[in-house]
Amino acid sequence: MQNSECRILYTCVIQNDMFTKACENAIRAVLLITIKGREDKKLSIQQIAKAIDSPLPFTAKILQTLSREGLVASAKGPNGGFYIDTKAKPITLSQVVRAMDEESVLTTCALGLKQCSDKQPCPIHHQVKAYKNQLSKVLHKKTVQDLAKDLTDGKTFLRSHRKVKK
Amino acid sequence: MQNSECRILYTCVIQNDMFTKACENAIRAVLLITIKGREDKKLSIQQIAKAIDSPLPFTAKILQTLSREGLVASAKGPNGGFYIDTKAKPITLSQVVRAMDEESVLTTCALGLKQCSDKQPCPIHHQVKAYKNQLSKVLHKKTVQDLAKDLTDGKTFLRSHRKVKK
DNA sequence: TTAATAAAGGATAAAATTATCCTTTATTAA
DNA sequence: TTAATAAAGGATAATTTTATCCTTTATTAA
Repeated sequence: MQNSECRILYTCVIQNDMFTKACENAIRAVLLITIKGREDKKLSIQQIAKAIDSPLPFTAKILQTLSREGLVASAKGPNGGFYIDTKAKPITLSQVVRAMDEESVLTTCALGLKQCSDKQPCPIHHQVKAYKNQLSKVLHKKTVQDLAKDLTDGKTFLRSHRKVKK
Repeated sequence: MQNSECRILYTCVIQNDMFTKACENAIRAVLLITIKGREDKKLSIQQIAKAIDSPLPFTAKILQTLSREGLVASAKGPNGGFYIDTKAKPITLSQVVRAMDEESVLTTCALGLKQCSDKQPCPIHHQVKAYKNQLSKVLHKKTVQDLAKDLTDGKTFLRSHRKVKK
């Protein structure tokens, strides 16, 4: 078979991550604002998009939502931008996820059944329960503020590092 | 505000499940074929789509993939259909998931970083790790055949029950 | 050996998600 | 009080995922 062509496989599905892109970017944005933004040092959409390596207009939409939901504070006009009220309660990851995608990772059946419960379980309901609980704990207990320290200390990262140009 | 309109919120994102729809349906299809299909009792696409409550042509595509990947056997022509070779090795959930969506739930960063590892972790890398490990165990250890018994016994279900008409 | 059956495969359509653009509104500072 | 700045909001475009349709190929049974 000398002439084997490189065919495009269009049948299968490639992506299914834990959160939506919107949600991923939201978590990263909130984290950035937590460690870098203050009322006297607000962050613009541009700064945020760049720092978390997220498309600018998409980032704008996400920030709009986060601001509307009251998770981050915003100010219009010159010197405006986003920040987090230091007097406000710590923000749980769950709050961010709920603001963006209704936490459906936790709330819907893994096999897509409309009804799926302990009483009428899908075939993997019980197996999935343990890890949903685990994720649930992480989302409900961990706050953005909890995660901020490692980030400040350079132990965790909000964007992938670029290879250094020679 | 008497005339408050019901606006459509188009900003936010609604869905993000553990697996893609294709993958959900694939798992359910394989389970059905396991408990109901034999070489002398093959199941047609129609029967499968109905039993797992999945759109017929979409189901056809999924079965095509599963068949191409060798997870289920198929036969064309009259009395054709899908079945599972009883002499074949048990099928892990992982195999099904990989056939459909590359198991990206396990393999990609929860916050969408291109590079994310123990050495260069995203802010929730460590928190998510336990969860991923747990899911990984379920997917790699549990086989379709393991799950079949409860299904046969009527303890678990492949589709939501309809409300009974009066 | 032919008609009927059923999966395989290719192309396309619909829906959902992600991303972009542009106008409006609010705020600041000159 | 006006120009400049920056977020808010609305509409739309691009991409991905889901779903559908139709033709081809293989198999069976008459």
